[in-house]
This record gives sequence, C-alpha cells and structure tokens, in this order.
Amino acid sequence: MAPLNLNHLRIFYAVAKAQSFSKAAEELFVSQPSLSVQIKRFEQDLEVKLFHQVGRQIVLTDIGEKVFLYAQKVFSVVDELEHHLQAYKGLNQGRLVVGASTTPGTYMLPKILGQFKRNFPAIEVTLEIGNSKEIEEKILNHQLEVAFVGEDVIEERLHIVQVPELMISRSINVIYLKDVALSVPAVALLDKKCPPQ
Amino acid sequence: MAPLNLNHLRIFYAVAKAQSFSKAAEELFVSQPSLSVQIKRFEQDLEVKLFHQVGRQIVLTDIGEKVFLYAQKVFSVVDELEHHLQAYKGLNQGRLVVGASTTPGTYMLPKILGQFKRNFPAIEVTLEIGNSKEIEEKILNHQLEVAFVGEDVIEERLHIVQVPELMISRSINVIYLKDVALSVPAVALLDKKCPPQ
DNA sequence: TAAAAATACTCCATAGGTATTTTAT
DNA sequence: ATAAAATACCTATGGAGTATTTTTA
Repeated sequence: MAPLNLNHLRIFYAVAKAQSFSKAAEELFVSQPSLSVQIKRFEQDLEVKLFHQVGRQIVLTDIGEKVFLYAQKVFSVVDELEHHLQAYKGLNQGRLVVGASTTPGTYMLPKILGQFKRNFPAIEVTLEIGNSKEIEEKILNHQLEVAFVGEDVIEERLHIVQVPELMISRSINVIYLKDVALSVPAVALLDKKCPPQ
Repeated sequence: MAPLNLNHLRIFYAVAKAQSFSKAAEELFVSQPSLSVQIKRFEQDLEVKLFHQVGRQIVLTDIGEKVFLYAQKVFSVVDELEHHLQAYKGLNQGRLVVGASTTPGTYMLPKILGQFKRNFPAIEVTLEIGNSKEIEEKILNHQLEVAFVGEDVIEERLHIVQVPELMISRSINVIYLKDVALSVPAVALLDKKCPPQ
C-alpha cells in the first residue's frame, strides 16, 4: 500500500461530497477526466475500492465511508496547522527599531536580535544605541518604541520589565510607554524576551 | 501559500528529528541533495523558514517547532487511517460459500451477495441453493459454513439468527455451526447482515 | 439521445538521482 | 582536511489538459 497522498485524499473527499465527478471537478477547478484518473490511482495506491457505481450514481463503499470520516479528521488538523502558519506570517512583517544603552547594546542585543531575525526574517530590525538617559528620553518622545537599559528606571509613564535569564552583571530592564499600543513586531520581540510578568 | 504537501511534511519531520540532512536521507532511503531541495521547496511553499543553520548544526525555528508538533498530530491520524485500511484489506481476502434454500436464495441472496461483493471485491463468493433440509444437513456435515433458510430450524448444534430488516414474507434465518469458528469472510458477511443479537 | 464517467494521448512540473562545489570544523 | 549541505544538471513519473468513446437513464 502506497503512503497516503494528501491530494488524492482531497480529491476523494470532494468527489464523495459532491457524489459526482463532474460536480467535484467544477468545485476543484480541474477537468473531470483528471478526477477519474486520480481516484482510480488513489484506489490502486490504497488497494481498496472506495466507490461503487449504482448506475449513474456514485456511492461510497463501506471502507470508503471510513476513509471519508478520517479525511475530515486529517483536514481539521491540517487546517489548524495552515491557520497557525498564516498567523505567524502575519507577525513576520514590518519594522522594529530597538533602543539600548551601551552595556546591553553591546553584550545582549546582538544575540537577542540575531535570534529574533532568524525567527522573523522578514521584519526589518535596527538597533539604536545611546546612554540610558537619551534612550529613556526617546521612548518618552515616541522616537523609540522599546529599549533595553542597564540603569534602574523610575518613571511613571513607562512599563519596566526585568529580563532575568539574560542578566549579565546588573539587572537589565526592557522599557516601553504605558499609554501606547505596541506594534506587532515589538510584541513579537517582547513575547520571546519577557515572560508574562 | 501552497496547500500542505504530506511528503514534504514527512521529509521535514525526518530531518527535524535527525537534526541532519544526511542522517535523514539514510533513514528515508533517498539522497541527501533530494532532501535539501525538498526542504527548500517546502519552506518556499509555506513561505516560512523552518530551520536555521548554526554552523554545521540544524536547528528548528520557532515556527518550525510548531510545524513539527502539528506534523505529529497529522501523522497520528494518517497512521490510524492506514491501519484501518490494512485491517480492512485483511478481511477482504479468501472465499465464501453461502448456502440458501429456494426462497431466500432467489429473492434475498442476490442482493445481499451483490452488496457483499462490492464491499469485499477480493473475496470469492459462491452461492449453493437446495431445500432447507439439504442445506441444514450440509451445515451439520461441515460442507457449508453459513446458510439462509426460510423454514424454522430446531437443531441444538446450530446458531440461528433472525434477519429482520430483510424479511420478505416469512422469517428468514441465518444458520451456522455452534462449535466451529467462523472464517473471516463469513464473519464479514454476518457482521453486515446480522446485527449483534 | 443526452448526461456523466472512462479512456487515450500529450505535455509539463516535480521528485529523485549523480556529480560537484561550497562551507565550516 | 573532512564531513555535511548546497548547487547544477539530468531523467522519469505523475498530474493535468483536450479529444473521444462508452455507458445508462
């Protein structure tokens, strides 16, 4: 028995649901002979008869019914996977400008952003380095969205998130404005770096 | 995004598990370049990067991990389907000789055996017709395994099963020996015709 | 006789192979 | 220098198309 061919299963499913090769052919935008041939090949691959012809009618065999039920299960998992991929690709676009003070900018960000770029290769990432005061100012002025700073930050208008697993010597903080919604790329970055506090 | 290709998913899964193209190639009995090309095509089809190279090491991306987990789910359903098909094909071989007295042999068996042959096309079916007494004798002498008779049967050594949904005028009984295990084809026939009593 | 499916053929895309080059330890 | 992956190129098969025949209601 040949390993299951997902295209055959899709074709089989369409034909079984339409109870007709011609109708299924229209729905799948392929020719009727193509379906005839593919179903025949599918039956040969599985070494099993899936349909019987009652005159002009097409009826599933018992085992055909079983395959039909399993097809639904397979498609539900496959659809879930495809939706997941689509959602991921929705994330993987746009640009991200990250600020950092010297220490994290030198020792942490290259690694973090390297990993980020591998996971989201289509997001355009840039890193802006300055001293902690400058960076904090730029965040408050909406010139930067997120930043990694070494100094302790005491500023009401900022979210301050510790990044424990990446600490080198002192504590490193990720900061971003409280009253502004984060961009999708920024969320993707923080999602990885900042476990839900 | 191209629709999911199950072969690509299988190849991807093997490479991810082996963490190596060459090793996966050996396991799948294909060449290493073939896997390289197929994985690349898979990534193009999904519009997503699944692996990144850390030097000579192959590591799954985040989305690659997700696809890997879904692949397991998909394969578990597909395997179940394939096992089901194998089990069915185990049934669909051998020969079946059915006895019948005149009335059921004329009016019921052609329909029943027709359906049976469609569901189990590889089982060689033959029908032997005689009067009820002869048929019963042949069952008791192990010359027939199962039979459909119209008369009421009173015989200790026989299982007697009514077939309600197919009654025409009088009650029809399916009979077979109590002390002999039924052949696989006979079980397949009775399974369909005789709801568990 | 008018539909639906099967068959025959042709064509192209894809999967696979071998040989070779590139890359990284 | 060596082992692994990528690339280049070739071949064969499978899937799709059109044209046509067969089947059955």
